[in-house]
Amino acid sequence: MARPREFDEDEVLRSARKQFWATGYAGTSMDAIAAATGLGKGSLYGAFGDKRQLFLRVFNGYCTDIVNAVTRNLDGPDDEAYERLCRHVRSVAANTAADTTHRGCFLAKGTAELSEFDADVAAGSLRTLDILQERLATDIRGAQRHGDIDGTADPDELAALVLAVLRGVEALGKAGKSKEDLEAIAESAIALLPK
Amino acid sequence: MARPREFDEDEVLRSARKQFWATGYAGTSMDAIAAATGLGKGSLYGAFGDKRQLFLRVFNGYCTDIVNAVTRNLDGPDDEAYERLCRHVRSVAANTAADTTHRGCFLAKGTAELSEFDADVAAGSLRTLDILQERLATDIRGAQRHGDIDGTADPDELAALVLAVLRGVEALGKAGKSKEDLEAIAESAIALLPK
DNA sequence: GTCTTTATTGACCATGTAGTCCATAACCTA
DNA sequence: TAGGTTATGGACTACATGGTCAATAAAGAC
Repeated sequence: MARPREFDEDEVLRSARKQFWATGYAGTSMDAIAAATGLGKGSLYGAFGDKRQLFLRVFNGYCTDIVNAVTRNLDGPDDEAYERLCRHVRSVAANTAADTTHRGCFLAKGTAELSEFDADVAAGSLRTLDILQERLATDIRGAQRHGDIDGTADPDELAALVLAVLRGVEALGKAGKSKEDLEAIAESAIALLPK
Repeated sequence: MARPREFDEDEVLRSARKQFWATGYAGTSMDAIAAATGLGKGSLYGAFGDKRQLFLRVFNGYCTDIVNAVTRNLDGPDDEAYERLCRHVRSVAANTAADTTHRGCFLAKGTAELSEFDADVAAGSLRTLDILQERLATDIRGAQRHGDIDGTADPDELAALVLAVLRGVEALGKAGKSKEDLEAIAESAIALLPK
């Protein structure tokens, strides 16, 4: 049998994520990744292929994590669906505002840098946003069944609008908009939902 | 007297913008800029300093252009303020959808890549968004005076929300959301404005 | 203990990078 | 026409970059 790996793959991917997140794809050297993870370059290339494949692993892992987190936030019974939605919108604004170093969302950063010329990044980011929108739509349908949101509204269109607001909040937070502004946006969005 | 420049500065900045827009800051080499602009590297460095200074010129120029375009879109008499707002929201969605190569917004891309570690980029992008929000607020105040938008609503908060939706539309478009989705978001946002 | 297989390390390579330098060119003034 | 000044082009430098390679190490199978 073969020699076993000395590193934990998830741990390496976490370090690599931190690095790509901070300095982007083009701005991150494999030497920097090697330093951040503590691996030699041979191990790095042996385990993950090349720079692009490693980035895709990291990027897709991040997408999975977001989807899981949002699913956890929005999953539950109909009678609390509206409350979950409000809480989620508020928590995105609060988390964005709490990110005082403005590192932002890695999905947004990776998409901005690469989606135009990398079909895999583009597909991953679209897929992720579609799933997020579907989670929102499912929750909204629950709130409609319970009578907390206007039952005549199209839940998919409402979900798309909420998703747009949430991505907008992230974009504005990245640019440095104040905590008060971001939280006011969240409140306005909630207030305008059709009851 | 000295030898005059053989290039048009605005033209060079336009070419450099195209290049930085496509491949980002870190992903763009000065050789690529030289090739794109047709300038020798000596002229490039002589005229613009170094890579970062050139990027800032390009970035700030783009910000100015956006502000001017939005100001043109939203400026006018009160009795058409609401219509201008709707048209603007629809045109952002339509333009984003029409960008089939998903090059997106250079302000968003530059901010995503650099604002965390470059104070000048951060300041430029925040300033730009604040001005855009103010243009929206001014228009909304006009629509309120004319009775097309609920006069009890806070125009600044409404403007911030609309700005968030617009930045969200750009983010979703970049990720590949369909024309239909983007236009539906624009319509939903308009429909939910308090009358 | 030997063998097969895979992991590790870091030197190494070819190429790309930001930025400099200098010989030369172009222009205006005197 | 000579001189002062700035622009041009591209060779050049020092270093960073993505990626490879070969020697060595570690583990279980037999």
